[in-house]
Amino acid sequence: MIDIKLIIEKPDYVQASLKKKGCDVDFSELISWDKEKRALLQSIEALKAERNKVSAEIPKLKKQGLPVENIFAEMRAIGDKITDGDAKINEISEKIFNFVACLPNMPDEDLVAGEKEANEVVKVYGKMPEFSFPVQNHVDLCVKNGLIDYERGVKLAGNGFWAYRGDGARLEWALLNFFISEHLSDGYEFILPPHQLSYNCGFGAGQFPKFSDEVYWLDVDEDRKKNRFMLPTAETALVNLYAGEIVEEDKLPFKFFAYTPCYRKEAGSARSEERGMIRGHQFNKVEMVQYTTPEQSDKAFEELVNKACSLMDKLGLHFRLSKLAAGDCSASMARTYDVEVWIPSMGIFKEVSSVSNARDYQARRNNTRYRNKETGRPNYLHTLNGSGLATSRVFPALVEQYQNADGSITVPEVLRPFMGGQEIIKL
RNA sequence: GGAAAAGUACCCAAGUGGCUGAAGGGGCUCCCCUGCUAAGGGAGUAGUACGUGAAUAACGUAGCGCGGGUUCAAAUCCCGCCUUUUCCGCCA
Repeated sequence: MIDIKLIIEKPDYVQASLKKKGCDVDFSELISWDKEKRALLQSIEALKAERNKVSAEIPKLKKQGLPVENIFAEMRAIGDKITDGDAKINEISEKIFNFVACLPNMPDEDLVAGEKEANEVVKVYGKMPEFSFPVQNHVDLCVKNGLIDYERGVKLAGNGFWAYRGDGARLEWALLNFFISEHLSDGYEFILPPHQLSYNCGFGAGQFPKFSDEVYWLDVDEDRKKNRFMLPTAETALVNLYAGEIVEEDKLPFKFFAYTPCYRKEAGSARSEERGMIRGHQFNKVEMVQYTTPEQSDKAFEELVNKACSLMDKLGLHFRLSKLAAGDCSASMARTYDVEVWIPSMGIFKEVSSVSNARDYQARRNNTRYRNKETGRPNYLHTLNGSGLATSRVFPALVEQYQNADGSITVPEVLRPFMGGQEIIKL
């Protein structure tokens, strides 16, 4: 949520900033609502003060045996005005809230405007793998080696689902274990959150109300606020852990990571991408989240980016780091760097990790604050998140980049301890 | 899923219509006394949000789980919801 005060004070500045994200807004209506609300608030609060004052007098007058009936009539009139005024204020407040709640976060100053094509490759890691034999794609490799059962996955749950089997399940689990062990040794706290979340979490993370059609809803109440949904990423859970609380500044930064499957509808995604594991309705991900003071947040962002890259590096994969243009960052985020892995069969880089700084956008939405040591007052903290990592893209990239001429797959060294020392996958 | 009870400040807890923004404890902070490992006395101790404002001054408003309602006036009465506890049911 953008600070409404900032919008009122510098509407042109906010407007220009959001425009970089491709979001055209006109604040003139919002500003007039706000003006109207303030004026109403002042007059109604004055009436309430009046009522409070008179109400305190009534018992005294009664004790003295003085008549109070005429005062009652007067107060009833004031009471009616207050009721009307409060109703009007609530109505305007709701309009203002709904308007502001739908605004995306403002991108950082240094981001360029534009969409995907304006993204900037920051660094390329590793060497592009070269093969002296015809490259097989990961679907064929996985099927031939019995790693993934696509057909039976679809039989169980429909298109967009698959089942890991045998060495495939082991490899998937090894990846997750590798990520987990790395985060543990970096001092991050391991969280296993609920996979079903209530509406507020989606709102706090910034996914609702705009993107509430992209998740799976569980209950059937027509009011979504009463229903739960399957989390589309652990970020949605982690970022709401301290909603409504005020934490001590000394305790920050919080460093968390979680493993959860991620459930997404992925409606309208490109057909070609649905082949294999590039885009499914359920995939495994280890997610990192930090809570920081505003001062710590840039350093934390760098740390998360480095961690994501380091995982990829240790796996020995060819990948690159991209700084996203404003329009390619998701709604809640002020800045995002993507880690993208090379998929030989597709000849392109695909996202395996998205590291983002939400600044105080999410904290404002879910009211997460820290007590500023200097001023003693609560301030909104910053939330950052990054995949560390999503296996659904790493797995196919790994299988393709580590394939051998005979169709077998070499297990990257760092994963071997998590696979009982196994060095190669073949039938 | 069904039934009952409860939700008051950092914690415990009193409070069924009006000097109660909230008694009394505990804890914590400060001061005093006592000379010894502990006790006594006194004072202080809602945070927060919003509005006016240069202000982290002052004033006002809201705030006793949340949201409504009744009333001149609600922690207190009424309705709905949420959460917790206990009991029952179900069960990997």
